[in-house]
Amino acid sequence: MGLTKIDTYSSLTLHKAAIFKALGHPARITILEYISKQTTCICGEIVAELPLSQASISRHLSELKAVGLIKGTITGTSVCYCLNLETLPLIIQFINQLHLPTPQTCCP
Amino acid sequence: MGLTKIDTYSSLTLHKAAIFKALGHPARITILEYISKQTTCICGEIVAELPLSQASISRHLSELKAVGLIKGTITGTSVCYCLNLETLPLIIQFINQLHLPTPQTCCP
DNA sequence: CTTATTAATCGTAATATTGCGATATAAAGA
DNA sequence: TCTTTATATCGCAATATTACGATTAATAAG
Repeated sequence: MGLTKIDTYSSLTLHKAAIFKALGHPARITILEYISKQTTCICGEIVAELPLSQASISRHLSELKAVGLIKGTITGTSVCYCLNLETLPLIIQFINQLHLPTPQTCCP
Repeated sequence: MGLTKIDTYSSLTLHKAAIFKALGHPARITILEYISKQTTCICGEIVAELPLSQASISRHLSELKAVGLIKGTITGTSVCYCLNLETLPLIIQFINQLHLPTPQTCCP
């Protein structure tokens, strides 16, 4: 995150920012959409789907998992990932909470 | 964005990622919520509100403007910012488009 | 015209992210 | 047990982000 004055923000603000930051990379957007497209859960097929190394995919998956956007379940030697339903509503809530301007209240 | 293989993603995916990335910083979350809280539009009062320098605030504002999350209007020597209604729906759309798993379709 | 005022931009140092090869870990199968 | 398979983690190099002081640009006020 570069030189961020992290201690000056509320933990809620930091949490929201962390979720959005996790979504702020094309590989992670692609991974998330790929996971959601499958009716059954996914494991390392993502490595075959994206032009990234296994190490990089694993890193992206753990970032998505760290902020609670996906869940992973170990099944034998492979890991099954699926969307985590608990975190997505926070994003909707953030958007809905914003007080949208009308042409009258907005800038001249 | 580090070493990103930017040319391997669709422009739509890159666009979504850019919007989320702009939201992926606590200062920009704070700025966005502050702007939305005012009934009238805001200028450099944000500098007084956040513990960041004028240069840093200006940079954050231009990032939010670059992805279309806010609009700025020059009024004399100051600049009035307000939310841009056109970009927020893209975020809602991204979330809604995700096919959410049920306990049956998800991991064991 | 000169001086404030406001915001954007430049240059730079500190830090974070990204991606990969190599390696480690852990379960499954021979 | 030894090997295969699948995933995570480490270490590194390349690049991006963040923040700030200093400077610039542009309008307003005197």
